[in-house]
Amino acid sequence: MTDLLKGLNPEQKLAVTTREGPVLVLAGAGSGKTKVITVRMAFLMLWGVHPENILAMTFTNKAAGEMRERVAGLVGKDKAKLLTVGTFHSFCVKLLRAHAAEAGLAPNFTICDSSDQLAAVKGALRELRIGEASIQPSVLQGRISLMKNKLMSSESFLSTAAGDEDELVGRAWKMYEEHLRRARTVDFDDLLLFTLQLLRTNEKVRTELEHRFRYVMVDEYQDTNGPQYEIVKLIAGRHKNLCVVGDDDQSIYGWRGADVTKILSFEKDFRGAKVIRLETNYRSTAEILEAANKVIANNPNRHAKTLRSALGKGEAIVMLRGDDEASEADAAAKEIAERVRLNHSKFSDFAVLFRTQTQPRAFEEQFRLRAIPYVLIGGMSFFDRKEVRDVLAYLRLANNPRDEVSFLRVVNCPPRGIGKGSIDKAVDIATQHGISVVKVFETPELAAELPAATVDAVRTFRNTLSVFAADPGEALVGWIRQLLEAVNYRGEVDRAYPDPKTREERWQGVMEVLDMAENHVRRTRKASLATFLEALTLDAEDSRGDDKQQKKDAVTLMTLHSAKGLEFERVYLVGVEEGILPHARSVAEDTVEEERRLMYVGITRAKRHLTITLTKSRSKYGTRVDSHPSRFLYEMKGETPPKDWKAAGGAAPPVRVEKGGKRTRAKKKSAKSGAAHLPHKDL
DNA sequence: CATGAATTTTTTTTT
DNA sequence: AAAATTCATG
Repeated sequence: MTDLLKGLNPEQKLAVTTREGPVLVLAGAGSGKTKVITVRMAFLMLWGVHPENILAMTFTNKAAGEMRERVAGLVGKDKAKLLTVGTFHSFCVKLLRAHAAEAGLAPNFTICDSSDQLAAVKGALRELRIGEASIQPSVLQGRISLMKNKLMSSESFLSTAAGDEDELVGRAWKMYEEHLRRARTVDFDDLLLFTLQLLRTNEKVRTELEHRFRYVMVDEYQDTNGPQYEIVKLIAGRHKNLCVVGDDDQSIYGWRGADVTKILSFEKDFRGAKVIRLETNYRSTAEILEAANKVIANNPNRHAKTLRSALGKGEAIVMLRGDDEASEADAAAKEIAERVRLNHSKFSDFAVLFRTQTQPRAFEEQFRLRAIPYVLIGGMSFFDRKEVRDVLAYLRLANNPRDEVSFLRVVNCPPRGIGKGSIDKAVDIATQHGISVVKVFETPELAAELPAATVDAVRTFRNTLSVFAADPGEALVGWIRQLLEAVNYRGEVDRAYPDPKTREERWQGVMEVLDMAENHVRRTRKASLATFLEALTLDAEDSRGDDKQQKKDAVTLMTLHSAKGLEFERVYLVGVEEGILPHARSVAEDTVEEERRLMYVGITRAKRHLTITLTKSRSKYGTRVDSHPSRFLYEMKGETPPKDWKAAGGAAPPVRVEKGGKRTRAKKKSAKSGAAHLPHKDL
């Protein structure tokens, strides 16, 4: 038992051994937060707590997996298997599946991802005859989601709506809910809200959870939003054996309703809470931490903390300034290739971290030119590919014939002679009667109003699909093959992409879905179509990126948001310019503090070495725009940006520009002039 | 109805 | 620059 505590510092030990009552662990970046949680779980078990009585909530599936694995390393696989470790969302899905009726949901409810959500929002607007000119669907989607995450209901919003725009939003919101209900689907936010509602109204379920989960832990507590907080309170509020771990300096999900004040007011919400601070950083060198500390010190509202490095001073931070994004990427690629060639590092030691999803493109190109292996994490690009979305829509439709969004998506793909006109008409009729489009085709009187040819084509289509009404269970892969065969999806790919090369690429996407299905069946006990679809929507990210990343030695490319919680030997923090980091929109919306935390997260991912890069100009919407060094670069050096630093020809950047050397150029395009190079302090 | 051309819009971050 | 959407033609 004492072995477990070996290698923990006094604060960590305290966090691990405080068994009863509320505990808040304020854990700075790299201070051994995950270690504390995992050892704590192991310690509880050695104390005689049954693993089934322990619940740990994480923010991502990846974090959940890692946590379980690490606990398994301490107490053995068999015990670790009995723990409940997962994201709020996956926890909620399980609970809602088990109590669908009590929660007011259909037994086969599906979860819609954000593009389905967007489609539903558009449907709602169309139904209300609100032109997309008056409000942008994606904006509306964001507003609805944000309000839900702030625990507002459409009713209460409408009743307090002030102004035409709010009223419009409120009405659209209600219609959106109606759409989801008709399609028997819920969005991500609903998973939390329905769970909350269930726990509030159903005492039996609530007491069951209270009794089962005697010890509750929440990771990344600073990212907890309203509904999540309430759920935790309902489960752990009685026994109060709640340990939350987080860092207010790493709160980067405010735009999603995360509420930093929750971590600041924990002591008030849970009386007598023990507060433990972890400020020794075991991850990064002093050079890196000094930069991080300096930047974050500019945030006024925070629990003051200063990270102390347990490691030495280390290498100086390096800055590179390229002429444009190609040169920026090329400079990084060149360095990486060189280090690996000299055997100083391997590719997987490196990560390139960026703010927005447009940035990785240039890096992908340059990495390809130099044959540097890389994995692009997130980006959702795979699931955004048309053919993948089509296949998924087919699967969803088979799983839930009322899934309107999926129905509309594939009803004429491949073309079946069902035109847009007829579909619009059908949607109209559905609207008038307050029923789903699918239902219109099921009701002969209503279908009679549509062109006979269309009705016929839809009937044929549905007959084809009806063969696949039953969930195939573990025979999933063959079943999907047959389904694709039956609707002649291969034919659609051939038709839509005459160029054999792109055709092959597209088909590859379809095959990848099959691969994923196979993996799913292999890894999941009682796999089925339903579990597969759920896994796809809930852990879209890690179900693929993950094993790829492990499989090969490759550079990691990802957003700052997805980098949280991870660490790399050598980090390239890229595009550190005004307008990108901080993002222009954050500047406009006055949320620069959160951007600063993002910068802080980025810096503190690096263990031994950090390179910050930027450009002199980059193309935006297709035209070139001058770029300016981020204010955070000045802050990092303890300076404030000069007034005119963004004016053309304004102040010199806070980095000394050395005339950089030779450039390799594969072909096309300018040999770029030297990327600026600057050691921060001397080595 | 389907196809391809012309146009418009797009860029925050994610479970 | 690329993608999405609308328009015009067969």
